[in-house]
Amino acid sequence: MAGVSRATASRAINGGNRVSRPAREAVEAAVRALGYTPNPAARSLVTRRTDSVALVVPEPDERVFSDPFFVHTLRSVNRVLAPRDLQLVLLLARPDDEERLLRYLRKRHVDGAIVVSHHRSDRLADHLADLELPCAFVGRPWTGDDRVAYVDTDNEAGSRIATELLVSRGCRTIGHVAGPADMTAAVDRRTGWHGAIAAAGLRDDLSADGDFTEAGGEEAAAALLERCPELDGLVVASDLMAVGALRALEAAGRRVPRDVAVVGYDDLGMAERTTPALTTIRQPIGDMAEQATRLLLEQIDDRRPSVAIRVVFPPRLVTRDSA
Amino acid sequence: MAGVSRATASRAINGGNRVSRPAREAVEAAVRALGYTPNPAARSLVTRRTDSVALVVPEPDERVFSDPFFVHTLRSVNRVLAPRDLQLVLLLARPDDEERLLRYLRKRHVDGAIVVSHHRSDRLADHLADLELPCAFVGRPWTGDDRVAYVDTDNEAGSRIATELLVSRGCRTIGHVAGPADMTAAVDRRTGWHGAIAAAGLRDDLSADGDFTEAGGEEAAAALLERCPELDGLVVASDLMAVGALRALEAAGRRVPRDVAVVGYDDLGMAERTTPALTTIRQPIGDMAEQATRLLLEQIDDRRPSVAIRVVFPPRLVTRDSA
DNA sequence: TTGAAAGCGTTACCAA
DNA sequence: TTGGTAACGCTTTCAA
Repeated sequence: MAGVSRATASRAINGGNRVSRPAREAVEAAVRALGYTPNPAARSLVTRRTDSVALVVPEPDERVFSDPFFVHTLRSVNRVLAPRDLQLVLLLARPDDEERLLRYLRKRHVDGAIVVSHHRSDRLADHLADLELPCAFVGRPWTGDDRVAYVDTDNEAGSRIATELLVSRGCRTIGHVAGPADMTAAVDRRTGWHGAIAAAGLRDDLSADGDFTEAGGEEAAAALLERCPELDGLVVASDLMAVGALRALEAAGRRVPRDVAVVGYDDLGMAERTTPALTTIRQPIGDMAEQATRLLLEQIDDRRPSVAIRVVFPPRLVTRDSA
Repeated sequence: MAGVSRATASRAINGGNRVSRPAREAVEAAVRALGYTPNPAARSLVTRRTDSVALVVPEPDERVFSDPFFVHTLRSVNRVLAPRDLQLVLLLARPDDEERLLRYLRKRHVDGAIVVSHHRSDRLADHLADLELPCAFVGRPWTGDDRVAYVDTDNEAGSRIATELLVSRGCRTIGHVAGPADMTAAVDRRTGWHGAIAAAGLRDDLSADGDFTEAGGEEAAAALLERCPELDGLVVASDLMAVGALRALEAAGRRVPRDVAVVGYDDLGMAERTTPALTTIRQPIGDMAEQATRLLLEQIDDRRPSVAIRVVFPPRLVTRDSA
């Protein structure tokens, strides 16, 4: 209809380089008149690009969505993707059947993947490196961390800071509500707490595992309290769990921070809405997710698979009323 | 490698009909040996299917993710999609630039779309019907509701029930915190409140618009309270806003339900965690989203565009402590 | 049940 | 700058 060849039409539509002005205008007019839209399947058959990237979340979705961590991540990823017209494909899967995930990724349905909330057993970093699929992890992976790009915060330092704050407040019996032991963030935070506790010469066996949910935090805190009624400080590995812990403390008749001082982790908005408002360690997850997305886009643009870049953000203490 | 033609290999891989047993086994063996995966772009170029569906959310994402409504919807949609190996593509867009959405959908990047949280101005139902793209709406669309499939609950009835409960509790001055006036659910709920108020012969001008956020609910409730200090009942159009309203009431020194009785809407889990626990109207959004997804899949399977089916779920009163 | 061959709608190379 | 043409990797008809 534009009176030019398919080749010229194609060039005119994609960027318009090496096309004469009249040819380009003719094509543009025809496109408008016809309401023409390129067929993305045909296009990606030859370009070998899909213009979409996956956000991989190996979590039972009950948990994924109850944690604002995920929500913030999704938002930030989308913010970086949208201006480039890249589509986000959400890949949720139970932690146990990462087979489905891999099957999908192996097909090269997407140009790359961002992985969050991965677990020890999924070995996703190894698998993705093997696939040579561009990828970026939010949070250091257990294995394969030398083969893929990832962003993280210094969880150990953050947790140490939280613990030292409690020590400086005069707490002498400081417990820890930890996250699931198969996630690096949880283990690092536990290590940070333990290091600071040991350095202060305090009792170091008061740790209970939660699962990064509110209910889990409540349960773990209650258990600690039962085991050690003289508890006067609590470092909790996530704000969501801290909310549960606050409830457990209230149920046990403890006042916060007078009887027991509490520090959370995350600072995702809910921390300022608790009663009392939560003193917590902020991890910049918006920045982390954005950075991870950028790392991914670089790989995709350069058509090279994952390189072992790591970016570590510092944690920051945010003081409110609970400690 | 299997010693058969591409045609036979293709048949063997897709369902295996009209393929002899030995041929099929040879192909399967080759597939395993080669680690072969069909190229989805090539496949969908000929089948004209993408095996993915979009979840369209025309909302600024600040809001999308803070409302558990969305989260529950996403979860339910995914639950129906996953066993069929259909991929979910998340399409977020500001309410104002639905152009981006439509551009994407026009390309037939997806086999169909589920639309939630749509607004009056986006005219998404009309647009999708024009595109003849299979689709299903969660919540009745403003226009085009006779051209697309949708599921909804009887919001008017639900709100009426809530209001009648307050009347029966002896409230004489019952306000309403409404949702955004450009969403049918909000308008229907306001209508339900108003009808019940009028039937009881009570003052009917005590409505303030919120925006389905916690902050918006707090603000609207505070405004109502200022305008009419003798307020003794409050019908709030969503639980999230009700949480804000409870805070406004507390700030104003009102006790709930003694001074002011409150009924929310949604019953999405947060209702039981407020203090006092929220009496509310349950809308079965899990069922709604699942049903919408099924309506969509039927259209996709039958290769026909949207037909004007509607499914309406009944609301249900859930009595707790706030009224 | 099988295979040859004709597309599917693009982009990319190469010569003109 | 242009157009002819060869891929891209699959499915589906149609005859055998």
